[in-house]
Amino acid sequence: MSEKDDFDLQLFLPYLLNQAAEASSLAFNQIYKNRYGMLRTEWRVLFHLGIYGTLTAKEIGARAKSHKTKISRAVAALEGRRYLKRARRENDRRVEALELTALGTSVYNELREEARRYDSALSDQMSAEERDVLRKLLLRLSRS
Amino acid sequence: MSEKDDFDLQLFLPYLLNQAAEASSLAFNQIYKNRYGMLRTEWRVLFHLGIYGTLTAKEIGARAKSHKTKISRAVAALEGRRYLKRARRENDRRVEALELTALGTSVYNELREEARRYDSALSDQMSAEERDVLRKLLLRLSRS
DNA sequence: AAGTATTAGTTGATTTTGTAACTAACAACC
DNA sequence: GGTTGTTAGTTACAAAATCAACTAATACTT
Repeated sequence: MSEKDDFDLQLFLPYLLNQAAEASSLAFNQIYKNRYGMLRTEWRVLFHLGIYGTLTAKEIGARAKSHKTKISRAVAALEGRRYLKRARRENDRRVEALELTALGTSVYNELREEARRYDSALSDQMSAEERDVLRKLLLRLSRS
Repeated sequence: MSEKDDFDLQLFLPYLLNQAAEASSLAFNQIYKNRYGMLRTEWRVLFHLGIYGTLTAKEIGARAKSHKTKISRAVAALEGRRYLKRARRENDRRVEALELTALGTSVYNELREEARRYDSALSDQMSAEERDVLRKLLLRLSRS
């Protein structure tokens, strides 16, 4: 590729991680977007509630490392679609406990199965040990 | 963390990759953003030109897997900052050859050193073998 | 108990991205 | 050689993300 400089952008971790992240989530994006009209933050909120049951907006934001305005708008969108319901905490009325409705739960269950299939397809591209190393390192990088 | 569901979002590759990509590029983003007022696509274009010398907008888009409108705007911004110059190809006047100016090159050189340091700091979090496995798998995922 | 500070969440303005329609230059076909 | 199709790049408009200012509720402080 006739480089005039020996820096290898393809191996620069922040760039490489972004490329891999984008490429490997493209097809999954299409599923929640085209099939359910959801945005990225919306499926993340849906998944957090599906997995953990009940959370506040703040807790979701902390876990997903997303800004509260993004969460707020995603929650409003999911509520509009009747995927979740809010309940003010009586002991602290600033806080609202978020929980999936039956409809939201069924959508979550469908998407979770898609996610499982999708993840398997990606994992099939590597050996079990490679997959473990990859996950371990990605977790480490996520925390740093 | 009292899950009511056994799906592990933290291990779902598209999510994990995104979290790792975001976390591990955060501090580098600050450098090109705060120090040079550049956007993500802008430093990518700068790096491509720094590494390969002369490219067209289309070639950069293909390499970086970015849409042509993003490239077009990044090129206009870099040109406005006098980091690059354009030259119409005489044999095909639709195409413009892009090349860094002396100023652009010096900014590239500085940022490349930052990138090297930054990448080393990230790589120091893992063994040499782990780093190689990580890069290999990320490259594989980028292409799929 | 009043005043100040903090916290959870929302809203509005600005910036950035994505999508689609466009211009200009070239290619191919009849 | 004129019509049709394609390609490189730009522009205009819509969707989304970011940032700052805001409301409402609670906590601290004196």
